Parts: sequence; structure tokens; C-alpha cells
Amino acid sequence: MHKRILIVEDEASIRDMVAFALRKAGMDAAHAADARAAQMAISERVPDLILLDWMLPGTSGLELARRLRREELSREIPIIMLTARGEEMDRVNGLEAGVDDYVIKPFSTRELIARIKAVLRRSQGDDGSGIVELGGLRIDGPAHRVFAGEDAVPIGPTEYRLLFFFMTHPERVYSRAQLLDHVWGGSVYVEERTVDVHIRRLRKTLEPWKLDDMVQTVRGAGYRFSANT
Amino acid sequence: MHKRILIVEDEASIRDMVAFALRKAGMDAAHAADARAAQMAISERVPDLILLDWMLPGTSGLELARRLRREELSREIPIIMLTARGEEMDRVNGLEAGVDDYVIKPFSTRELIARIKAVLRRSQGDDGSGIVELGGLRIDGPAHRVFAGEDAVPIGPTEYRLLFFFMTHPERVYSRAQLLDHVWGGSVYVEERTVDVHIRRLRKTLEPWKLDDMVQTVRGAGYRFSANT
DNA sequence: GACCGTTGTCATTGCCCTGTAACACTGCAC
DNA sequence: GTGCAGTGTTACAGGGCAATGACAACGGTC
Repeated sequence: MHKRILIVEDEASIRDMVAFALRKAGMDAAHAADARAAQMAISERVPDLILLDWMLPGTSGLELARRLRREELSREIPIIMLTARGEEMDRVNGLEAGVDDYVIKPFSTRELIARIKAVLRRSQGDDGSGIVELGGLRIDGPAHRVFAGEDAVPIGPTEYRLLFFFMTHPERVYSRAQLLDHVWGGSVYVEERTVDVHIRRLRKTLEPWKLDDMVQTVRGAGYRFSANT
Repeated sequence: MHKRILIVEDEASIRDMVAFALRKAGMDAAHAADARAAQMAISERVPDLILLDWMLPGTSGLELARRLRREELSREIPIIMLTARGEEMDRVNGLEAGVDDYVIKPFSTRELIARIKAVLRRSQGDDGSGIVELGGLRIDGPAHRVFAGEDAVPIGPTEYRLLFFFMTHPERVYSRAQLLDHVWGGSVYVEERTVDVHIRRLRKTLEPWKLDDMVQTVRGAGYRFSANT
């Protein structure tokens, strides 16, 4: 049950270093030196997580991240960005592209491993059954159904995807752009305000069970799904 | 305030080079040529971090690391291992000793310094998770949330940014101008007195938990955030 | 083709947040 | 004690962001 991590990084020393640390932590490490190689590696075998260097020769890491989010095959793969010490700008742009986390170089391997585990835990949320339970709400991936306690919750397709994303990524703020990337997919263009409307619809759906306050507004930042009020 | 780094390395040329780089970076460098000397140096004065060569005459670096982890005095000291490329990688796989990072020879001094700083930063409470805890208050960057004990603290955007800055830069006085730069951003123009008002608002939000005196006024200078009254 | 559920957009509404000003207060210098 | 500079506190008006409801477009079903 080893997790497979794909490292996309052109500098060999960092690549070796990271691969070394990953193996030590009981994960399988694959690597690619540029965007092309990365896409080939992914199509060959889908990794559980991708470590992506911000600076790549040719197609930049950010661009690659966007592309991966657009493809059906790679949309669900969590991405951690490796960025050189720089501005908040980088951070913002990276998050906009639907990146799950980012680590600033130089990082200690222990820190990196900790982040990887955190992201894997978060993006799994489930024990492999595809069923996630949180604060009185239960979502069944394979069955495509939602339960509040014992009751089945009637829910539309988009609201379902939105709720699924939230339940697998709770206790964390996501901007409207991020939600669009993760829930709608990167290739569609819709207004950011549209997210508001679907948030509203999701809340309305959860209202009969008084669970609507799990969907929380963070003014100026986005939305958060939380079991705590 | 200078960090003390102990270099354990038998090759004098590397030792000197590293010591030189460390001093240039504003750190104190001590050195030892083997395990015995290292332990003596530590018992004499505990360093903030240890650079440990993998290959040492007599007791190996790995063995020394294990030993240091066992002793009360040295258990908490972060260790960075210096290893040659491909050197005993497999054996390192079984390494249980809590080494914090590895640097593969040959390395640039710049990279080494950066790694050292990263490890020191982490050992000082910033574990990279984006969560900072201080004096009964906890701020969660990714979740964009503040907790006082177990309670979630309702807080507005500007107060949140202000508190976040304070918690990541505690025990230090900042003038109103500095706070405007860091919290509001350099490109906006607002009255300096506005800071006062937001300080007031921040205190008010912390008041229910009696934490408002963490925000301290320094007459004639500015404000300081402190865990001590 | 008519019906229904779903979706994205828009205009309106409502409310929270913000900066400023005005006034009260405190502590220090003389 | 007096005066002054610096800070605390409150009120208020405006701006901005989010909530809401309505509506038209779309696609699938019968």
C-alpha cells in the first residue's frame, strides 16, 4: 500500500534528495525532469501525489499544474508546489491554479514529508471505501448519495460535486477561483459569482437538517467547510 | 542571539569551508573531528544545531546520531547529515535516528546555509503547517481561523491579518508605519491613527477570553504582541 | 413538442467592514 | 498642578462584498 509520488524537478540534486527521503518514509518515488516527461509518467501510471517544481525548463510548473487540472485523468491528483523563496505572489498564483499546497525552498525533508502526509490524508479523507463522514453528514462516493443521519439528502449534480470536494477538504478556506478549478474543472469559464449561487443552493439543501452552517463564508477569502461552528 | 552550529567532520578542508560560510552568515561555528570530540564539545556547550558527517573515523556519524538521540542533553538538537552521493544509501534506509535533514556532497555553502536556516526555523515552532500557537491563542492559516483554547474566535479580515502578523512576529515592537506596511501593504495610504482603531478592535475581539492584554502599547514607539503580561 | 430539472448570470438588497474624525483619557515633563 | 503629546474610545457614513431571488438557456425525457 505504498503511496506513489511523482517528482517533477529539473535539478538532479534536489530530485535525488527528495526521492531519498520519500523512500525512507516508505513511499515510492518516480521522477520526471520536465513537463513532457511528467505527462508521460502520469499516463503510464497515475501517482497518488505530484511534487511540482515551480521553475521548469520549457513549460512552467504553474502551466503544467493548470494543464493537469484540465485533464480528466489527472484532475484528482493532489499537487504540492516547490517554489523558490519568493513573493506571496507566487503563493497566490499557485493556489489559484488549484494546487493543494506549496513548500518554499529550501525545505527540510522532514517538513516536506509532513506536508505530503497532510495532503494525502486530506485529499483522501476516506478509508478507501469512498465513504466520508463528517459532522453528521455522510457522503457515499460510489453510490453517489448523501445522508444526513439516516435520511437520504436529495441533491443535484453540481451541488454534489461541491459537497464532495468540501467533505474531502474540510477545515480549510478555498477561494472562488480554487473552487471553480476543483469542482468545475479548469477548462470551463464561469463567473466567480456563480460559486456564490451554488453555495446558496448547497446551504438550502442542507437546511432541513440544520447543517447549512457547515458551509461557512470567509469574507474577502472564500468559503470553508467545517464541522465546528 | 547568534546560533551556534557544531560541525562534526574529519576533513579539515570541508570543516574550514563550512565554518567560514557559517560565520559569514552570522552564526557561531564550533567543530569536532570525531565522535569523542563532538560529545565533549556538546557537554561543554549545547549547540543549536549539529552538522554531522556520515563518514567519521571510529564511531560513524550514524552511530553518533543514535547516541545523541538517546542522551537527555542532546535529544532536542536538530541534526543535519552530510553524506556523499550514493554513499550507503541502503543502510540509511533503515535509519531510525531522527535526523532532520540530509545534504549530499558536494554541496554549495549557500545551499547548506539555507538548509540550516530552514531546520532552525522549524525547530523554533514553525512546523510548516501554517498553524501558529502562542499563549493560549492558535491561528490556522489554511483554515483562516483563530482559536482561543477550543473556541473559534469570530474575527474580521483586517483584524485577522493584523493578528496573524503579530503572532508570527511576537515579542517585538512595531511602529504604526511598519504595521501599515506589513498588514495593509505598502501601496495603500491610510492614516496612521487608523492602526489604533484596529488595535482597539482586535483587543475587543480577544477580550472575552481575557487575551486582550497580549496586544501591548509601547508609548512613543508602537505596539507589541506578547505572551507575557 | 412540452415538460422538468439543472445551471449560469444578473440586479437588487442587505449587511459587514473600514477609515476618519471628534472627543475623552493617560502619563510624562516641567 | 498644568500643559502637552500620545493613546483610547466611540460614532458615523460610505464602500464593498456577499446573499438572495428571478430568469433565461440548455438538455434530457416522455
